[in-house]
Amino acid sequence: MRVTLRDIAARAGVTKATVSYAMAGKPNVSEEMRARIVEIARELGYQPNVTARALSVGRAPTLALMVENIANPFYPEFALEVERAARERGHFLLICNTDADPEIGRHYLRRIAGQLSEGIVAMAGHLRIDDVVAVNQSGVPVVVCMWEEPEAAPPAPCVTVDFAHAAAVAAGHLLALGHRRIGVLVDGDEHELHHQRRLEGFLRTACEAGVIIDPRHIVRAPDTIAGGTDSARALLTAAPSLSAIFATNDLLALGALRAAHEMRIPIPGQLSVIGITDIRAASESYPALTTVAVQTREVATYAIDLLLGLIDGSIPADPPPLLVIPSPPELKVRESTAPPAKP
Amino acid sequence: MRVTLRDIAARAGVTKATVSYAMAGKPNVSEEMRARIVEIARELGYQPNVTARALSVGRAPTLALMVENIANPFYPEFALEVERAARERGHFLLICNTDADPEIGRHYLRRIAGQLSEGIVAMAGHLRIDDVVAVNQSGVPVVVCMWEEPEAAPPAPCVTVDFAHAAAVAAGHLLALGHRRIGVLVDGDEHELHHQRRLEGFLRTACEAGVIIDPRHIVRAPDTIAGGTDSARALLTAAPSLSAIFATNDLLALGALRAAHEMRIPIPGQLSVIGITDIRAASESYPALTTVAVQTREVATYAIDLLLGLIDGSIPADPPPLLVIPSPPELKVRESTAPPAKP
DNA sequence: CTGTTAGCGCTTTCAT
DNA sequence: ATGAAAGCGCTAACAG
Repeated sequence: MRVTLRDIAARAGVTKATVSYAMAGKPNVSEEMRARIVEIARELGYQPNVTARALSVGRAPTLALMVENIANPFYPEFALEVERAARERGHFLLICNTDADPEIGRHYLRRIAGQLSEGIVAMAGHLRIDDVVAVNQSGVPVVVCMWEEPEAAPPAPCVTVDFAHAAAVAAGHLLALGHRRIGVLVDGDEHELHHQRRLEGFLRTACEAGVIIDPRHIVRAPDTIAGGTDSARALLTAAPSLSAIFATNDLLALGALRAAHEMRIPIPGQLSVIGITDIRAASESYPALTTVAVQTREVATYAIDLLLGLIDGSIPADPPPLLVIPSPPELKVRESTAPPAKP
Repeated sequence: MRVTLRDIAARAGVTKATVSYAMAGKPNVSEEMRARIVEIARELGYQPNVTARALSVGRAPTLALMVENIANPFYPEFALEVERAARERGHFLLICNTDADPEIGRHYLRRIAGQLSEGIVAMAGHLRIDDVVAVNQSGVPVVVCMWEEPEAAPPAPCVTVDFAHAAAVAAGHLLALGHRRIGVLVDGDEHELHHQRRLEGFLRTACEAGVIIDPRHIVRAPDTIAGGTDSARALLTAAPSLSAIFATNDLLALGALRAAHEMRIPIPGQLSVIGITDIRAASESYPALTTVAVQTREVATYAIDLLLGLIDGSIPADPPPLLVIPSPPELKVRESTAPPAKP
C-alpha cells in the first residue's frame, strides 16, 4: 500500500504532525529528528499525497491551460511559453485539450476549477464565455488569451494583442511593395469569421491607401493548411491576376504557398503571400513566409502574472482587467513577398 | 466563498449525506428531495470539489500524459489520440510538457503520482527510466509509449511499434524504385542516436538487397525541420550524386525537402525523400512527403487500455508488459519519391 | 521541540 | 428515505 505520514510517524515513534513539520522543513524540529524522519521516509519510499495537501491547504501550486486544438501548431507553441512562465514562478502547468467542443471544455473547466488547480488560462474561442464567467465567479480565476472582440469591457480577465494593428502592418507591407490586387484568406468556417478584427484592420489600411479589395477576393477557410490550400486554389483560379494574398494567420498562408506551388505560380515572383502570427513553421517553409509576429511570449507571461495576481488578490477581479500587449506587432520580412511583377 | 455540500444541506434542511446521495444520483433518495436539492445546488452555483472527492474515494478519474517537447508536432498529434481514448473511457487527460528536462520530468512525475491522476502515459526518451520505475512501484502505473530499445524485457510497461520494420518498409520502397545511392538522416544530436533501431532496420534491408550505404552518407541531426535542412544541405553538398534520402522521421525529411528546394534540386525528379511517422505536415508539404505511417492511434488506444488495466488490477504489473502493435506500418506513397533519374 | 486536536469537502458504512 | 459518524492524508493552530 501507499506510504503515508502515519507510517513514517509510527516508525519514528513520533506523531504525524512532527513528520509533517520535518518534511516541510519547518524550523521547530531538531536536526537529529529531522534527519531520522527524512531517512525513514526515503527508506519507505514516501510520496506525499498532493491531493490531501491541496485539500488541507485549500490550494495547489498548479495552473492549467485550456486549448481548443492542440494539433494546430499555434497552441503547442503558445503552451510552451505559458509552461515556461508558470514554471519560473514555481507552478506546474497542466494542459487540457478540448477538441474545440464547448461541452468538453465545460467539463474540463469544472474539473479543474474543482480545486485541481488554482487558476486557468484559456485560449479564446472554444469555451462558452458564460462558462468562463461562471468559473471566475466561483473563485477560480480564469484569464482568457487572444481575445479578439472589439469591446472595451470584456466579461472576463483578458490579455491579448492588437490584431487589427498586426493586420494593418501586413497591409502596409504589401501596399509599400506596390501591391494593389490583393486576395484575402480569413479564418472562419461557414457560420462565422473568427478573424474579423484582423480582416477589418487590413481592409481599413488598404482603404486608406486608396486600395479597395474586391469582396469576391475575400474567402474564408477552415483554420488548417489544407483549408488554406483549397481556398487559395479556388481564389487563384477565379482571380489569376491577384499579385498578393493576405491570410489572417500563418496556417492559411502556408496553405496558400502550397496552392501556388501546385499551380506553378512562382513565389514571390508572381505572387506574394503574407500571414500573421509567426509560428515556427513560417520560417521553415519554402519559401520562408513573410509574416507579422504576434507577441506570444509576452501574452503568456502577462497571462500568468495576471492570473497569479488574481489568485493572491493583489489584482482586483472586478471589473475584469483587459491587457493589450503594448509593444507593436513586428513585421518579419522573409522570402514570400516582393514587389508585384510588371505585366 | 465557495459553496459546499454543507451549504446546500443547510438550505435544504437535510444533511450532507443526503445531498451527496442526491447529487450522485443514488437511488435511496426521494424524487422530490432530489429535485429540491439539485435546484438549490444550481441556485447556489455549487461546484463539487474534486480534490475532496478524490481524497475520499482514493482515486480521481484523471490520467496524465507526459511529453518532452510539445513544440514537436508529433507529440500534440499523439496527445490528441491519447486524449480521445481517455475521454472515451470516461477519464480526463492532463498533458504535461517536460521541455526534455529529466529534472522537470521527475517533478511532474512526482506531483502527478501524488494522487493527481490515477495513471500516467509517458513518451519514451525524456524521463529517467528509474524515475519511471520508481513511480510504477509506488502504485501509480506508468506506461511508456514508443519505446525503441531492442530489449525483450522492458523495465516498465510499454506499448510501441516496430520501428525497425517501418524503416525496412521505407528502405524497400526506395530500393524497389531503383535507388542505390541513398543518404540517411538520423535523429540524435551529438551524443546519441535516438533512432538507432530505425537506422538498423534500414541498413539491414538495404544490405540484404546488396546495397551498402556509405557511412559518410549517414548524418545525424537534431530533431527539427531546421536540423533536417542543415544536415541535408551538408549531405547533398558533399555527395551530390545521391538519388534518395531516408530520414528516420518526418521532421527531418521535411527539412531535407526544404534543403532541396533551396539548392534547386527537383523532387522527386532528381532526389527522392522518404520519412517515418506520417505526421500531419507530411501530407501538407510541397511536394507531399512519402512516408511510413506509424500507428499512433493504435498506440494511444492500447496505452490507455493497458493503463486502465494496470490501474484496476486486471493486468498484472509484473513482469512489465511489452506490447508491440501487430499491424504492420503502412507505406504512404505521395509525391516525394520516384525512380532515380537516368544519368 | 513535540503532541493534541480539529478540520479541509466529500463519500460511505451503519443506524434509524 | 434520511441521519450520524468515521475517515481519506495532510496541515495548522494551540498546548505542553
